[in-house]
Amino acid sequence: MVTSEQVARLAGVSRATVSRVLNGSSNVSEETRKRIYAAIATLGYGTNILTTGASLNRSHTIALALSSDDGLNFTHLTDTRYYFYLKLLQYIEREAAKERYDLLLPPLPYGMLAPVDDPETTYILALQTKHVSGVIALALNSTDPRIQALCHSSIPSIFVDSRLEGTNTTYVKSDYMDGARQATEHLLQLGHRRIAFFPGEAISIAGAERLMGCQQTMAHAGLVINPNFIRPSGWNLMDGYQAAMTFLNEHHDVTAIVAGSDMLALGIQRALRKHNLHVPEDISLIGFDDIDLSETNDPPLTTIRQDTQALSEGAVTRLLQMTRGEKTPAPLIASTQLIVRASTRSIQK
Amino acid sequence: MVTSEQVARLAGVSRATVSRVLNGSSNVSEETRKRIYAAIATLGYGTNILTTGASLNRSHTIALALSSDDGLNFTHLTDTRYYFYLKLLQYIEREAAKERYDLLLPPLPYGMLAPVDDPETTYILALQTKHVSGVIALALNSTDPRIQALCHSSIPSIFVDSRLEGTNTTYVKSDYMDGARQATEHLLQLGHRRIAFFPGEAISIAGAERLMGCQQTMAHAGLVINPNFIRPSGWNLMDGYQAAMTFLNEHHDVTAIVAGSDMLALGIQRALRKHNLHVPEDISLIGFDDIDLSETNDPPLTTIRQDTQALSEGAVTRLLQMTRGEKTPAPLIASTQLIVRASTRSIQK
DNA sequence: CTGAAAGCGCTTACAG
DNA sequence: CTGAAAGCGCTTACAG
Repeated sequence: MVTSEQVARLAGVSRATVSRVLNGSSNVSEETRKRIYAAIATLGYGTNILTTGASLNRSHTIALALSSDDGLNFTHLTDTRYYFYLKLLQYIEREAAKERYDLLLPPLPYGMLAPVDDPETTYILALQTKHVSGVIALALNSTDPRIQALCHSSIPSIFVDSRLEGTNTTYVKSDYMDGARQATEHLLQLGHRRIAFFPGEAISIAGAERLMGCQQTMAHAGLVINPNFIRPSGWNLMDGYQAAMTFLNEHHDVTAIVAGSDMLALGIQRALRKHNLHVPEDISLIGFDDIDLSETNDPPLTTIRQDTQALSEGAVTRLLQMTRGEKTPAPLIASTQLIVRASTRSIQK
Repeated sequence: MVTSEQVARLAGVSRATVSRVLNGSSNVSEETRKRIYAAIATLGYGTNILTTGASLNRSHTIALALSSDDGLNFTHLTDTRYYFYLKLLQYIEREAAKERYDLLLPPLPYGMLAPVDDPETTYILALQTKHVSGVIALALNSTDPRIQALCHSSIPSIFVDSRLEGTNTTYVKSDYMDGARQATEHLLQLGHRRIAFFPGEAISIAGAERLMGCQQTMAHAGLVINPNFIRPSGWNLMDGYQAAMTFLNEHHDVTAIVAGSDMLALGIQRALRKHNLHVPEDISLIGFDDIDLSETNDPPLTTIRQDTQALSEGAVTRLLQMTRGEKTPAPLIASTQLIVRASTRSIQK
């Protein structure tokens, strides 16, 4: 391991000066700066981030908080319901990398021989002892007490698909209401009137807002929704499948279905197939999210695209602002976009 | 932030002693040990891992190396072809957590103002400056020069689905040959003779070994495979779909298909559906991996299960052995298991 | 069984 | 513009 000491010696300066050029201080003469660069190059020097962190008490690391039944870790991320979040994670990684931050998978508490009793304090302590710069929470179960603790702690945090705010907490989400409005209006314009809604988890922000957007749009059009046509469920593909099977077994006669997510739509389509109903010939189907499976689906799925890029950039940017001590940024409500593909069609044809 | 200094003061001992009990040294009297525990509990102390790392020059962190076109990062992990690896990642995380190691998403090089020219050196340097304990490489493209560099470096590394070995490198994989044998024999026992093989990427270890297992088994049974019945492709669902569409357009008359992965099988099934062929009535279909989508598929997919638990435990265990300086462990070849579900059936019915 | 001291490699006031 | 010095909080020989 080559150290800054060696670089300094080779360049004929002190370690302090090496450190200065590494950190972009302006107070270094162009001439010595060059000498130092040269020394770095020939020696193949890289800053030891462990000791840098020790000196500065920061890790340049963003922790991820992911919801799961047994804590806040990576487990269950392959559940079909999290497919969209996985994509978001990619983008977040890219954005973090631009700023030279590493992503840390949710740390388990350790280094604590005598952990405090309550899990929330333990969680915060784990975050603190690792000196994470902040945390981005995805796909979380907001009933988890650790979430509340995080929100009230001094650790900067960003919540995705939530509405938690606090001194060092803000959130980032898509405009679900408007997305649902676009989906519903699209079907209305195609002449559909008997529409079923499978909003996903009606108690979640995502599900609740999407459903509300649909309802408002229907109301605006002077239409009332048959309560039987609203079918909440979980977010997994099979949840959609089962909800749709139940629905179809009751012989409901609809011409279109709005799904709370693309994954749900895939499950619903499977149920339709079981009932020998074809998309879009017999029933139009529209999803939400625009995951990559939607484009390759048969037929390609009409959906509401979330702006993954804006969401992830917004999340990282806001987090780093808080890290720098700037005042807590306002939430980001990203706009959505209707992507018309082949799973919806006009009713009169 | 409460420090060990404060704990020491409260317990009436020196920092050295606090450090000793924290690190499980035996040379501490039971009495002072208790006092220190008490102090830790009342103060809510957690070890500062940044400074611990600085002192010890280790990070207790395992870096992940993930293949992608543009480097070794998280990107593309949502590709359908990586679905199985995602599941593996969960298990690896769990195993790492048991040993109190954190998982670091692949670090981009930073802290290097004057990066060395070649990317492989840069990559190794990034790993070194972050003092990662080791790296686990998943789903990698073995042509990446960084992989070779990693293999030749002193950083302990584990490769999944590879055969790279070195001083500080070993690998972990399933017994693909035997898995393919089980799959083929299963079909043979059901009376199938005209069987098509979609092995995935024939140049990859996973694809090549699976294909070879099939071929050997057929040969053992005294059967020759029509070369037209071997259809390599990529690993994505759509790759399977397209390969199968091409195959079916040529009107090949087979009664069963062995797919190189479950994801491929799902794509193949989609193509069959397009051709109005039903599984298993018209064609038996068997996959590989046993991802969770297989069980919920319609019909539930017969497949060869990989032992995810054994693979991930084997990977982490081996990595930590190397970290401790033990001699490079032997590779792990995990056994596979035939899971019979509803996508295969006897030919005479 | 325990403490005083040196060291991990870096950064940042403080002087000049 | 540059260096000497102190500090980040921990760990581990070295003594006793």
